[in-house]
Amino acid sequence: MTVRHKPGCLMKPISLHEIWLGETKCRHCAVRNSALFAGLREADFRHIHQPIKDVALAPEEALYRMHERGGALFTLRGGVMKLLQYLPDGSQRIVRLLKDCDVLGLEALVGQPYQHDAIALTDCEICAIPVSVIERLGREQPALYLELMARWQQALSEADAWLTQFTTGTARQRVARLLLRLSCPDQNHPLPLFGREDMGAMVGLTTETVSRTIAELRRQGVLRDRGADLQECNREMLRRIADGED
Amino acid sequence: MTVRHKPGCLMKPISLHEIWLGETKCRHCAVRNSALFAGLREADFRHIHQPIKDVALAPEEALYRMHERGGALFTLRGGVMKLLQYLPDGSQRIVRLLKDCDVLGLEALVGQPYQHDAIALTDCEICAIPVSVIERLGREQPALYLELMARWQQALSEADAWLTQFTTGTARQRVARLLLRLSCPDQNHPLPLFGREDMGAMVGLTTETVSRTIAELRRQGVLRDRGADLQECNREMLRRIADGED
DNA sequence: CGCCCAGTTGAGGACACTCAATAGCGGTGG
DNA sequence: CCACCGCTATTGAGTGTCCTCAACTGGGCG
Repeated sequence: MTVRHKPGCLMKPISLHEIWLGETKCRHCAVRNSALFAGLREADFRHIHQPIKDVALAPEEALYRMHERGGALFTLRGGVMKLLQYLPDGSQRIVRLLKDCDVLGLEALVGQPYQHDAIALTDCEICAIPVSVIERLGREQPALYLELMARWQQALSEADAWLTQFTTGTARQRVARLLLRLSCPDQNHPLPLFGREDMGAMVGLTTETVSRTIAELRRQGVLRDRGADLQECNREMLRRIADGED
Repeated sequence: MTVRHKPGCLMKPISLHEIWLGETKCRHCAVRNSALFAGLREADFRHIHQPIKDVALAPEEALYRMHERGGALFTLRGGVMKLLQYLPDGSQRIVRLLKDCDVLGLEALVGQPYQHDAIALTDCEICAIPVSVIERLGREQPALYLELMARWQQALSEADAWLTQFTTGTARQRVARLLLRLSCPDQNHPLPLFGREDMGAMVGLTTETVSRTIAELRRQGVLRDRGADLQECNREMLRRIADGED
């Protein structure tokens, strides 16, 4: 059983279900193969003698806050989280989204305080991995560093993609690009939309403009309402709009 | 003596002055202490048996191009470079600037092709370090990984800062923030401005808007012309403008 | 039932973009 | 030495997009 806690209080939660990686859950974790420890041999898990904490978050709850100094990094086992930064005037900007198997809080590994507010958009399940565990494992399994560097590179690619895709072009183009990125790439799956406010913070538009834009896409048949915030979208049309051909 | 070459032909330059790190230059490199190999002990340099190439670029020349697969990463010993990405419509966006002691092309370390066009803004001096060198060094000196991760984190912080600072607010605010970032933080140093086009590509504005904005800042005494593209700037006023108090 | 919050829609205006003309500067060649 | 060219920066006028402010709608929940 995991613990649900209030925003901003993760680093000292009242009581967390502590799990010893070497003995129980993580060894059989569903995402183990695609997550951080993929590639580690069974024997390597023996070397972990630190508690790996299991955390659950409800929407709007914070995993950590900017400038906090935490001794852990995190893997997201399920759900979607947003990373926030703030402008001098107080307005906020979403600089990245994280989903299954993504890693948060890597900056802890190099001794830096967290650079964002990390906040759940949906229900989330998270593993908190103390930095000391990584350091110990890394000493005997340098392959782990390769994996970590790959994670960093992935985050960097994401950041660059956001910069080029969500900060240029018309409102119509940006929203189309966002919908493409949110929608499942493999099929025309129903698509859960986040709040208009969050969408605006992702693409640098006001909630009104996002709302208007989505309404127009619906009117033109690019999006079709499926109830419960689900949308069916025409990815082909979205792609054309995203590229400015329309 | 270093070699100057045409844009886009770095990966197979005609003839490069090859330098063996273990024996000559890098061991006494001026930036060694603040660059990638800071922290390595003298003995560690013995383990390098691969050529480290020395490259010089003139403005507008490319170090590498997007999607190229290169076996090297780079440290910038002097000068300023830009990292470019492109939009579907062909317009380009500068996603980062690099200066003394910064590292480029880290993605080569995890086997990925380069993610940007890397182009010199000024005359640049660069060391090209084969990935194999890093791998060998890292095997015996895990501390190198810490340094590499710190570099990655720095790049990521930069990327996030660009996203929040240069893609929001009025043209006046963005240009002010850019000038603040370009100007030497310690003093009211003369400031070399890049071309308006490049500035526009950094902050997501057209050259005309950048030009108008800078002209207005001059009229208001925030910038003063010093000839030869040098500007004296009032950092205090810029800071107020950047924060929207104006 | 009525409150509250999120989303939608409308009207008006500000800001930055587009297109176009002009100015300034350095280089080249007659 | 001057005329000419090419390039960049500057400035202007007009337009379009998006923001602001405001009213209205509808669902969830006490």
